[in-house]
Amino acid sequence: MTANPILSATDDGSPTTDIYRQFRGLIVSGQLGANERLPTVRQTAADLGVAPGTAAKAYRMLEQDGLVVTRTAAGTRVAESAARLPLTVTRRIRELVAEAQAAGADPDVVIDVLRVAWRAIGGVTSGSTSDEDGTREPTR
Amino acid sequence: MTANPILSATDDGSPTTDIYRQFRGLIVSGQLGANERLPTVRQTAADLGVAPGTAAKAYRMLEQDGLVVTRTAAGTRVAESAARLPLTVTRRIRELVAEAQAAGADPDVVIDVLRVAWRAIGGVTSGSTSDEDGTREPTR
DNA sequence: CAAGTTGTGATAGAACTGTGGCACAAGATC
DNA sequence: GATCTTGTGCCACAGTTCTATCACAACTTG
Repeated sequence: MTANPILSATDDGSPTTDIYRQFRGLIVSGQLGANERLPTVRQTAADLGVAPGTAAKAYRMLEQDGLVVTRTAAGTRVAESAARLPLTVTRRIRELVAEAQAAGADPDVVIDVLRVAWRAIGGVTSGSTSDEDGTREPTR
Repeated sequence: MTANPILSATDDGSPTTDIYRQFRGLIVSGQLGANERLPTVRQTAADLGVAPGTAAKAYRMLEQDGLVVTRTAAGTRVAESAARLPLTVTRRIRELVAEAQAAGADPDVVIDVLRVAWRAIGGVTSGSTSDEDGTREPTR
């Protein structure tokens, strides 16, 4: 058991946010396909060494974003209508990661620069760990 | 005064980390050039609506990373030897941001995917808000 | 040299969030 | 239909972090 801890322990922000973000990344990038099932709340909690309630909270956030569908005893699965990042963007991300890793950069630093660049271009910055999702809605 | 709040209020993580990261992004990306001076601790604190002590803490973290040099009454300036992200990486970041914004994506989501991609390729993930810096050290 | 500027340090109080463990509800499975 | 699985809700407790304010030390500037 616990052979495939989909998530890895990171210490960005709070446990709840951490779990939420990791799954969001997996889903939005398509690495966790539609209808694919995520570990149970307890499993995830155990994997990351957090309290079950904390993992549960993260799952709720995911559902609120429409990224997953949770039916009570069937577990939580990736929603079919889960928003995904356009492939063009995903590819650019991969390119960036490759280049950054080759340069021996730290992910956090890259992210900081990304944030700065984002604001420099768009204007609107951030602050959306809560409600919005911002990825493209597939004209349902 | 307070005409140019270099930083903008975000709510990622804690205030201290927030300030730290924003400046790190500005410096590492070169948007804040060497020897350029950052706002006073009190100014930054006021801009973001936090306690002075909190801003000071962030400044210390920056200095610990060798990103800034702080002399007691002369203020805090960007260190000449401040590590910078290779231009190739910076450019890729800009391209990514442009594409992502065009797609109407949310920065946080993009970042989540970036993190996932990073782990998928490199293996080592994160957890370095504290000590390491990871950017390229100019063979001091 | 005198005055202003700026980062540091300490302190007490408050607010937030996660922890643990438990029972419960709802649906799946055989 | 009985049992197992799985997400939810609740609670008091603990830990960390931020606030708010003060005085201090050190260096710059006129």
